[in-house]
Amino acid sequence: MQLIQNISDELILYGIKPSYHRIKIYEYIVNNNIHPTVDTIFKTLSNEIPTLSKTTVYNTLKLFEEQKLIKSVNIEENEIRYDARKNIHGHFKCERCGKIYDFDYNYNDLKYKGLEHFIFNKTDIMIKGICKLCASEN
Amino acid sequence: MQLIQNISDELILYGIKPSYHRIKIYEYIVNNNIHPTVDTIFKTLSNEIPTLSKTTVYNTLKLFEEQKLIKSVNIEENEIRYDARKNIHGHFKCERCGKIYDFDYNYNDLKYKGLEHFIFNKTDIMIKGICKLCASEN
DNA sequence: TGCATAATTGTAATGATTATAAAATAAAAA
DNA sequence: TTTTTATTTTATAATCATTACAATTATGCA
Ligand SMILES: [Mn+2]
Ligand SMILES: [Mn+2]
Ligand SMILES: [Zn+2]
Ligand SMILES: [Zn+2]
Repeated sequence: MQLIQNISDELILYGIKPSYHRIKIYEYIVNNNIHPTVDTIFKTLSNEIPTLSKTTVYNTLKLFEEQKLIKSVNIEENEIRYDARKNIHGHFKCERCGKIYDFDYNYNDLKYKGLEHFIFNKTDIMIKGICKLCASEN
Repeated sequence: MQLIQNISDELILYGIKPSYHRIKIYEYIVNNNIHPTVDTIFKTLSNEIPTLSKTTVYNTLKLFEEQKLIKSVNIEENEIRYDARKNIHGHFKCERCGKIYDFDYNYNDLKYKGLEHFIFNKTDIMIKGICKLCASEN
């Protein structure tokens, strides 16, 4: 569990005014490293904040991403997921159990051909398949 | 321009019965390497086939992907694009002009940590940024 | 306190995709 | 060729995540 103070400071560091809702939403994403959807965030926090609006969740996540506090993970066609981890990593989605795994890779060795003088803003490696657990269950 | 015969044969090779619509749709994707959306495919082919239904385009693309004839490219949050190129390659989306570029990379050197015994079905490298052309325009 | 600004809310609109059932076409059987 | 059956295509409605918008509430400051 992270202290409210740290969460608030981090928002400020990224140029975001730390309102109560924003703190709660960012805190949730940081403490629950499950790449949640808007709906998951909304439903979970609604218990604690009954007046919370889904529009606020959308607006807040959009603001967070613009300010580069979080990243959206576009591994599913039909919904956007969110990630607060700042280190470079890829995502694996198990097509059987639905879980999304983080993984590291040797990005320094990765060489792109034909993208000289292109400006990179966001790089994603997305893999779909069957996770170790599901694969062992046969 | 590819011959109808080749297109038809390739569909059969992938276990797809080559109906007129299916041939036209696959032919379009192969001959127009622009990662088209469903809407682009539908609108373009509608000129030639006025009775074409958008549902048919959806159904056909779904069938093609299930049979591994084509791949869906999920680089945009709000729409799916389609690609008939079979070689391994990544995608770059220019955030200014919207164009999607193919690029090659040294996939043999890519090492994933923590995915031992995971089964891979589909791997995608997606990059967003500004393309060379747009970057030079300042 | 009163005013300006920012944040939040609720509802409606959008738009891509999917579901469904009917119609058209093709293939198989008689 | 006719009849029957299976496949493909179509049109329309439903779904659902996201966005637009305008009203309301909260915050900061003179
Ligand atoms: Mn992650
Ligand atoms: Mn491509
Ligand atoms: Zn699994
Ligand atoms: Zn560009």
